[in-house]
Amino acid sequence: MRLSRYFLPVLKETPSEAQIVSHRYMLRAGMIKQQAAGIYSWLPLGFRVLARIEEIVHQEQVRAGHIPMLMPTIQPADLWQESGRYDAYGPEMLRIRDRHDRDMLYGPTNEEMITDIFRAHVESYKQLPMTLYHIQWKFRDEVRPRFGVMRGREFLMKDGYNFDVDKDAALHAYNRHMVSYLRTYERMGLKAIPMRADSGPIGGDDTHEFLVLASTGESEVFYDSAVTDLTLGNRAVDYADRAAVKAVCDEFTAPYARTDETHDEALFNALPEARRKVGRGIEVGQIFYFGTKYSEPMGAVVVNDQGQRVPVHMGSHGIGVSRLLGAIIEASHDDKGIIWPEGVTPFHCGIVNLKQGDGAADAACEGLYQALTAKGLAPLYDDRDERAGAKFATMDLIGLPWRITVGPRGLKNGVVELTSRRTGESEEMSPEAAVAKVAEIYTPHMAAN
RNA sequence: CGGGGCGUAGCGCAGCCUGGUAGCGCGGCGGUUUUGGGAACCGUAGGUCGUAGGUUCGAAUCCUAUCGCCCCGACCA
Repeated sequence: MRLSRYFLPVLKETPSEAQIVSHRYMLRAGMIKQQAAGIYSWLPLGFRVLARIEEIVHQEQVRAGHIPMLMPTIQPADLWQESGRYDAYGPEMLRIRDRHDRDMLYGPTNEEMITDIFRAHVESYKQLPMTLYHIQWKFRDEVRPRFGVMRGREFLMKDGYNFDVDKDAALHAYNRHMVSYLRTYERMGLKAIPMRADSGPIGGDDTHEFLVLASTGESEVFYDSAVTDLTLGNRAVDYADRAAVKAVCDEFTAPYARTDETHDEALFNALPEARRKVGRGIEVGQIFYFGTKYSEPMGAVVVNDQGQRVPVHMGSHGIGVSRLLGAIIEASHDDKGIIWPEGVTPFHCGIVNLKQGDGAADAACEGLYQALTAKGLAPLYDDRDERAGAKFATMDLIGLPWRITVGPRGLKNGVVELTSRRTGESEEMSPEAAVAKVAEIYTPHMAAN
């Protein structure tokens, strides 16, 4: 993309409504525009990151054997009357009446609808296990939306639902989700810790939420410092292997890690003092096993291998896709702007032309642009007729992890400069070497697809 | 939903107390000189002062109502 042809309305000054860093940078980097309290338009740059995050979520869900689909945002009220949640949900649910006076609602979640779909088409245990998911906009009419996309009323969420013949199978689905979530967050450059949680209005017995440590987080968290050393890395996990999947879950849930809701002072104090950590976290996902809570009242039953009709065991699992943008920025920024992890960056590499209109510099930038594109990478070429300082400031603000700087001075020696946004370190090399280096950096991220 | 604050140009703000020609900075547009970390100068466009009533000869300013937004708390992906 050539910046002169793009729509990137960056702001020098911070809009007054933004308090926390991710909100400020998202506004300043021209990623979002607020339309009402807790409701945002996604401008091109923000949209690219959102799409990238969505893509990673899809890839990891499909890898775990889960099946993508799409349910509507607007739902009929009768499904919710059937489960009993129409009255239970309260004013957080946006209720709508259509022209025929039918009661509708803007879905805050989809347990009822997915159960309705399941019961209409699945009758035998032979069709199980099955996990269906979608990534769709939700609306929860929060009393007090805040922190930009971190607590919006409208938000994009991945929600998945597993259907299994018995509890053991459903718990395997639970574990499978835990592992797939760990991998998802790692690919986004995040350290997300699974913590035992409260089930809230969704109900159920087993539930973990995933928290990203950040001082601006909304939840107070208590954890064993050992948990932050754990990484999934590149290890291959066979999602069909119950024992292998459970082993990973056991590893990640063994160290003490809880939110204030479930915190157990006695257990926590049993840890060596040096390992006791108290901090704040941003919740970026939650998984639940809730058994037959919905399948029983809604009649989602299958015939098991004994010929008996049994309600299916279910769980649900959510990732706050739009919230993740905020969480990633909270976890990865400095005083100049955002620092995108390679996995989610909107553009792989920035190209800064220090002297637009200089024949050699223009040609070198064009060459880099073509070469990077040919490698399957998406460069952002700042070809505006701006001074160097303005271009650097823009690049730093929008946070592309790598920048190639091209100027007449370096070109005389046949070199350009490759700079890491994270460390600020620069290295001079030939344009060809810079392209090769950037391509190499992104190889693992492209391969992960 | 309780408490607090704010709505004036695209963005950040002053003006309001003490009513009398609506301002400043950034940004935009045109130009000149510049050009390796948000350049300088000149010129120029842009606002029914959130909305509706009221008081007044006259309201951004005073009064009333209303809408919107932000912050703290209680609640939530």
